[in-house]
Amino acid sequence: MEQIRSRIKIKLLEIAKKSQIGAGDFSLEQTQEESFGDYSTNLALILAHKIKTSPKKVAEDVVQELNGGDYAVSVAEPGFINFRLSGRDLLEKAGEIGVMKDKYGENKGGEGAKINLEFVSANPTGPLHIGNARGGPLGDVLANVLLKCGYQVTREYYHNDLGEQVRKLGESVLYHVKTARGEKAEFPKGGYEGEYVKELVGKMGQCPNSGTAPIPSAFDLGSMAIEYYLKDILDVCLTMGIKFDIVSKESAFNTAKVVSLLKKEKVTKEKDGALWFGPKDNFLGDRECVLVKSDGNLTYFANDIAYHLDKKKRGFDKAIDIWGANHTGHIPRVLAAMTALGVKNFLEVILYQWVSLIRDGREVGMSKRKGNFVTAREVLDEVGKDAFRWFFLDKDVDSHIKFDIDLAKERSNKNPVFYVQYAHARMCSVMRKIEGGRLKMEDRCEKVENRRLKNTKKPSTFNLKPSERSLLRELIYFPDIVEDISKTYKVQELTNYAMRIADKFHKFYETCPIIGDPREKERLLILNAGKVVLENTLNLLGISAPTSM
RNA sequence: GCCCCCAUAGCUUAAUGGAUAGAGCAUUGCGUUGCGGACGCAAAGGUUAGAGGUUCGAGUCCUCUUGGGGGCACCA
Repeated sequence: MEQIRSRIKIKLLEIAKKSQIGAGDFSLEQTQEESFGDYSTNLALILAHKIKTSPKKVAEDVVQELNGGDYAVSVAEPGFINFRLSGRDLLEKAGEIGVMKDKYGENKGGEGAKINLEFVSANPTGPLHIGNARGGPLGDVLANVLLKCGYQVTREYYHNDLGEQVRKLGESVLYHVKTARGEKAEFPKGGYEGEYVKELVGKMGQCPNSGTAPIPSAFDLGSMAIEYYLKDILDVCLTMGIKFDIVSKESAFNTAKVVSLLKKEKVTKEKDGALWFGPKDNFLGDRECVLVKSDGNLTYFANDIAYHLDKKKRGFDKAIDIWGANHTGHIPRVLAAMTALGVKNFLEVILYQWVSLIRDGREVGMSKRKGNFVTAREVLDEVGKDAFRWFFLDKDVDSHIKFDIDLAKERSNKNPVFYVQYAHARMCSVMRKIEGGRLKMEDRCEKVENRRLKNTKKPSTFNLKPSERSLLRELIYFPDIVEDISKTYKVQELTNYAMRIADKFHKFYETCPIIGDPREKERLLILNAGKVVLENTLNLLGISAPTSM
């Protein structure tokens, strides 16, 4: 199905080009107020500015040129041009939506480009906490949207199985193992203090806490511990509805080779026995950073360069990483290093702001090392997958989330997600009554679409009630929303959209009897289209669409 | 000190530079001889932190101020 918005846009572009105005210079967007119409453009305002004429007059001229389209065009102060679809068109669209089902909203904009989408990638030094979990639903939904837009998407998880933190964790575990055996031990400096480390000793089957078997080294214990947590984190992700296509290990990349490449590019220097990345004439300025430590070990930074180069080598056209705000400073470094090696415009980073948690009216700290954090699993168990995902998807990545866990628990049945799901359950309930009784839904839609809409000459039966019209109008925006998110990555548009659909549906339901009404067929068409769109939206969000509640 | 992000209704928050700043929760009052009342209708609640600037037009862009979060490791 051709997108209505694209069709209008093409016409507008023809007009714009005459005055050397490009597609990016004017907008064509959904109207905020239904009374204005369904789509709106500021083209006349832009044109007027350029040719120094009154916007209103320009708008009127543009409208003349637009004549003949299958929508009503009007001009509004100070010079907006509004497009309004007829009830007949809207109903026709509803029919198409009913036929397209889960294909509705797809577009080919991605042209099969391969995208590597990496998210969550938490340090495996403890359970996934609520802050790190934010990237999960975010990445998962973005992947869904990109797939719907014709991209090939790989969901990737990066496992940090190397480095100082793993060593510290190993030493902390060793301390607890020794203590459990009654041996004297000293808690390592800067070790992981959380109670969960002690519990881990019991959970790790292979980790002996009694008997005579030799105690593994701190290194081996560290390796066992992070394997345990990797499994644990991936398992929590599954509970969130997230499945990764691939897990990449930090230890698997040839960082030494990348370091020598950087040396060859003369963007490194030795200082204090370490090797630093410090390109001259670079915006990084004095913010140089270590690639190889003085003890010969590679830094996370160096490994990360190798890792991202590997993504390029694997044939991806673009890599999108979703990181927490604590990685802010890491971005320019990695980008600079990749640029130095000739890889540009490849990596994009989506940074999300931190989640803080309120419990018993107080903010809970979020240090993994201190162990005073709230786990994702804990919250998931309390509020459920659907509400959990909704909660993280509902907000702009740039906004800090303050999550009062007691409040969420207490009012979980009043969460907006239930409002949306209830709308779906209601739709299904009417469907059941129809299908249980007489014709199948599909038959009815086909009939209405084929006979009544396409061959009717009298449009009088298409005078829609306001509640019918506003629901239908909302439904035609779905492809636009999906396309927009593939460009802006603002997934919260989807939750907002789901709310609007539910809202418009409930109003429709309230004012328009369906079964047995003289206009039953049209109403069923609307109902069915609404159900298809709501299901598609919830599918993208990874939130279940219950048929009853 | 330097860099990044944020500040919108009592609370949580939405709004590719557009028209009367939208929701949910909480508060108040109404509505089922109808297919799900987990609903609908209505009321109340805002000088978009403050001050300047840019322009046809600013919550959105620029500058400054105030207040919060994050970063500035031979951690990841």
